[in-house]
Amino acid sequence: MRAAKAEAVMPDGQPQIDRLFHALGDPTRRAILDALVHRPASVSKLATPLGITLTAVIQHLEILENAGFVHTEKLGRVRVCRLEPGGLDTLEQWIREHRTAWEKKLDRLGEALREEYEGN
Amino acid sequence: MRAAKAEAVMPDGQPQIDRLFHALGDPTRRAILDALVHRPASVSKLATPLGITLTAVIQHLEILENAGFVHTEKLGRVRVCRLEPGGLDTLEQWIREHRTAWEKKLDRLGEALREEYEGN
DNA sequence: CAAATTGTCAAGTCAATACTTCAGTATCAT
DNA sequence: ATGATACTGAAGTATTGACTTGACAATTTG
Repeated sequence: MRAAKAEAVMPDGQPQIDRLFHALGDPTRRAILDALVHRPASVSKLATPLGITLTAVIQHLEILENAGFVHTEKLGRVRVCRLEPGGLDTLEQWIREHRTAWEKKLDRLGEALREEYEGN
Repeated sequence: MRAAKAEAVMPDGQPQIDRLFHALGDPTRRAILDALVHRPASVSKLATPLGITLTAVIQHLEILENAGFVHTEKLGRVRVCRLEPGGLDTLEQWIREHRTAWEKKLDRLGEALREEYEGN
């Protein structure tokens, strides 16, 4: 995810969308989410079945939190992690929007197949 | 996206899902998709507004193709790139599935709030 | 055919990621 | 108070990822 050279349209990327996709792009993080679907859990409870260190889990949790998928809160010496309600909403909306445009245009593909990039 | 150490449940990750999220996690690739929504395009047509080299675009296209979002085909010296119909289907399905479980469990949060990790 | 267009390949750079280890800090239990 | 638990923070390592450059190859086009 490096910054693109400045020129023309250069997408700076909606950083929130970036965070969503990036967070879900890692299998370990998806496993954490799956675990949290069943019940809230502490950092070490999450770490054990994953076979990685606490530190690594915390790092993943930070990413998941920034993406709005989980919320964590420290109770005593334990950090309790839960799913964030509505965490998937933004993502779902992104997909809905894009899917609409996507399908809409593809419908015209039959007619436009050749001419569309003839003049360009 | 490094391989996790072998132990316990270690999620190897459904590689297809990995590819989907990874592909969409980059703003440049999303910009390419947005461009292709309007019309099919050649590699250089895609490259110009992005301000990156042809080579870079080709690399992105490979990723988008592997994720099933675009299809490219070489006609003469030009590579024509189009959106792949149904490219978002798998992703949508993933979200639907997870959203269901997600919401289902969260409904019980009120009652379970404290007891759920008491015995654990 | 020669020149221009369009893309491809192999390598290399540099930053971001996914981990780790190790040395603390805060809480809880006895 | 002592020791065990549960996490935190800083720093380091190795792999991936997003680009580039530069040397080709394959089509057009004049």
